[in-house]
Amino acid sequence: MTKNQERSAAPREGKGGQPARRKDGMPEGASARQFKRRAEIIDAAAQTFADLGYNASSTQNIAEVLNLRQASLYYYFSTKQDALREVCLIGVQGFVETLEEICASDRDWADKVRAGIRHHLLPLREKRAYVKVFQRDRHHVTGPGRKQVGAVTRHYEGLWQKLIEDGRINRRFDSRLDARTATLAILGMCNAASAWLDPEKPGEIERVAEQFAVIVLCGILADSGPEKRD
Amino acid sequence: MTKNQERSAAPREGKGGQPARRKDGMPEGASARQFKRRAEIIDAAAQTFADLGYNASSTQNIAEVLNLRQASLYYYFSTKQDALREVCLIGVQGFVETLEEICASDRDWADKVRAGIRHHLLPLREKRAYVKVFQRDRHHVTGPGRKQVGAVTRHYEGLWQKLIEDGRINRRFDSRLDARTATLAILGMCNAASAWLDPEKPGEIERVAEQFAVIVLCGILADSGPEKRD
DNA sequence: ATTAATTTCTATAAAGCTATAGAATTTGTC
DNA sequence: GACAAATTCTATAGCTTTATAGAAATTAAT
Repeated sequence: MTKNQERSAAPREGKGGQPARRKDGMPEGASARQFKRRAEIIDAAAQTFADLGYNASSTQNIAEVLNLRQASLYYYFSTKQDALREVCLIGVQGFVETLEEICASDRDWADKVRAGIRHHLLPLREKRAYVKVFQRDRHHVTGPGRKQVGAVTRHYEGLWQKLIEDGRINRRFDSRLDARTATLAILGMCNAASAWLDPEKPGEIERVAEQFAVIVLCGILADSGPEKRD
Repeated sequence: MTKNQERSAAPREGKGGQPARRKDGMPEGASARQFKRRAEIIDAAAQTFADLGYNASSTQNIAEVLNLRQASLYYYFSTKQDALREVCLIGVQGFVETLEEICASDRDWADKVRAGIRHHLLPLREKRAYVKVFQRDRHHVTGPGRKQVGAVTRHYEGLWQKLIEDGRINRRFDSRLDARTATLAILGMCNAASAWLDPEKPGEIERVAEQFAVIVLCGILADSGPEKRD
């Protein structure tokens, strides 16, 4: 059923070289070619995790995407868990830095929020699978990576919360707001988009970002003065 | 490590009765006791799925919650998949009906949205695990249940979308809004709450619902006339 | 072309998981 | 307390999955 699964199963004649196991995160001297191939492997993992979810993805599934044998994957990562960790870290990469820059800029608070939303969605264009996996499956990261992922997440949420809180203190945002709740509201809204937004569709990300910004900043109510009422 | 895992492992003397397999959804004559016990089993499944995720949950995990042997679960459901389907269906139960009533009422559109948000969060109080599993793991339902779950979901989203769209057409909601996008924004925001909201904390659900309503209806901006600007 | 390094393959161990079969035990009823 | 029904248990088949070992094939460099 799957395409190129035809490979000669019989042993062939030939010479062998020395195995040269390396594993792990491709330490020091990795050629550009190695590096690129590894990226392809991780990309397939991200794709598979994004489609099926981490726990429903088998290493077999990943291998099929690459037209590789399941065991061959272990030349590039040492455990499936490691692949998840790496996918997740790529998934968050840049979020913190970008939001920090936005917060540090001299824009108005409303503009910061608008930019924050925009830049939360923009990465979907280049690395949707990674972002999706981070957002949905990061809780399945175990071991040392867990703390790392958790720390980044908390830092990012903290930046948002400070942004909202500062805006509120400076009377630019509604005084009724609880900064943490508002933060989680905004992030919940934005994160959900990775599940339904089509990043291929031109202009779609920008459109959705703008819609979100309108809702978050102004709400859905028409700014009706004392006008029509039926 | 786990508590009562001590049970005599040696065969004991005694008489046997006839086995009376039944499986499936407890068809016709199920006593109140049967019914209640089955609810406990499904509840443990919901709890486990909610904590670990469907695919990371083994039937062993579920059994441990109940202090039961893994195989004994199959007296109550015939496959793990069936358990998921049931948990999900309980998880959505009531959502459609409640929102339909709200939409049919003669409230103002803003009030309908406010009530919609409130009643989206309220079920977390009584069946958080079920709701959480529905929201996060419904995509893992396969077989006949898949269509069922999908249909309910689409119906619910459709109701929201119609609510927003009608409000917009009647100039009560912002004319810039795309109803579908706004719907997914609101639902994304509300659904995320099942991951962090603590339903035990008294008043918390109501508080969060109100915060969400403020954001969705009015936005986070203070309704600043031409006031202070630093 | 030979040689060394890299990459992929085959084969398989070890573990975990779902689901079934049938025995044993418990519960409810008269 | 004897009988029948309901519930749980033990044991295990059968399958899937992760991960390892070492052979084979491919690629790169001289």
